[in-house]
Amino acid sequence: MSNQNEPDHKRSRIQIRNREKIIAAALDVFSRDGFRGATVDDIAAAADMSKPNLLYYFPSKESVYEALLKGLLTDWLAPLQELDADGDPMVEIAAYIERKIELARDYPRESRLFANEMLRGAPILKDVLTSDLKHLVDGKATVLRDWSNAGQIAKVDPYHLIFAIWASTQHYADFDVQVRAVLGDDGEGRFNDAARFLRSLFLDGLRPR
Amino acid sequence: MSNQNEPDHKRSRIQIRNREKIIAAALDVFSRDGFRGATVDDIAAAADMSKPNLLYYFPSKESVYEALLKGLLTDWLAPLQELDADGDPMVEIAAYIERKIELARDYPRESRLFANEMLRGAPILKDVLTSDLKHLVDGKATVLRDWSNAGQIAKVDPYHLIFAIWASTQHYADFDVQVRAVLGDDGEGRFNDAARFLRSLFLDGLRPR
DNA sequence: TGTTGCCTTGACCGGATGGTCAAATCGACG
DNA sequence: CGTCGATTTGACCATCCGGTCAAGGCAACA
Repeated sequence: MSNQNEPDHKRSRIQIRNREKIIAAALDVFSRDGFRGATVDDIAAAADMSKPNLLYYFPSKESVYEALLKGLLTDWLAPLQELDADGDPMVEIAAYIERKIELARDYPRESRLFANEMLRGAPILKDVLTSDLKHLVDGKATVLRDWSNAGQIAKVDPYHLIFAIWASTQHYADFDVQVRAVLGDDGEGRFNDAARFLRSLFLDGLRPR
Repeated sequence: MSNQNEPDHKRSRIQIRNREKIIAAALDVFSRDGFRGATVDDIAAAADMSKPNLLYYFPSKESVYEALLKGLLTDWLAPLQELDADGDPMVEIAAYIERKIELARDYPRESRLFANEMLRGAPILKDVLTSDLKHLVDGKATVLRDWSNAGQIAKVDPYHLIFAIWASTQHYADFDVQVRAVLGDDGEGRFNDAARFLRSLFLDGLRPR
């Protein structure tokens, strides 16, 4: 996943490289241990540098965390962004679910990072949630409602439909231990089974009637 | 929610009362701040006693956390436990979803507590997940599969059906900030809307065809 | 080779935090 | 009341951790 946040004008090659190294290491550590559980020393070690050196590039632990979250946000919301009002409703919804499952499979650390932030009450992202996220969801909810009204999908609450897709896909990243405990370690098989199940659940559940 | 874990034989009235007070306070603090973020002082203050006094009743912070989690486990799994193989499939599934939504509404702290534990990789509950939880889910998955084979519900993977119900209901407790950010503060209205949506999604999605 | 400015780090600081301990207080019972 | 075990706590300790600082390394350029 890409991660360019701040404008990198005015930054030397070394600064760009080291900030990237730090952010990459931070994703590993924060997603594993949570904000409170992660230590600056851990992140520095994972980035293969000393703690004071890390703090030369970022003023604080929280600033690393914030840069990480905000840098990932666009990528994280891209799948919903791509939901196309002009496409075929069932195809669009199926594709959205597919993209979200792939995200849970390929970027579980990002998913857990956001889950952690939400559980904490989103102290860093709260503002973004009520502005950017809300606007995005409002827009796509309108698209879904239009499809409903046009009889192309069942008449359902579009907001809760979006929540259900989020929850049921991210579950495979956020609750990975639990899923593995129940299913046993199965390579990546569970993602295919989940995709098949969710596709049939949502497509049949949303079939206009 | 009830919470009796250890046998309370051999415990004085005061011991029972104070252990309960501590566990109740711990639920508040751990569910809000996570295991790492919670401090013994916070829990003691919430239980209205001194830190050494708390540590007179429990040997460590982790032991409080463990007693709390294990004490809630039975209650937490009760809704699935109640899924009745002899009932009408659609009615049973609808009732299960209803119970889970009520749990998310009425016991969000418990939901977030478990979510936190899962995100951490379930260091305390791992064993319980692979034994008790797995056996419970295996049993109920068999019930669901039988219903599938009897043509009473659609042919779907019963494990992923259970995961989807878990995820889509618990979402309203665990991601409460996000839900509120998108929907606005709406009293408890979102729970009714969610229940209605999920009922129609799952019942239509599982209708045998 | 000397100078300059960016980069790196060992050593350290202060506050937070989990846990201990000895002493004080309480309360049930003789 | 007096005794004794249960309960409670102020003071304390060791460690962890975020963050600072002064000094040292290093690369580019004159």
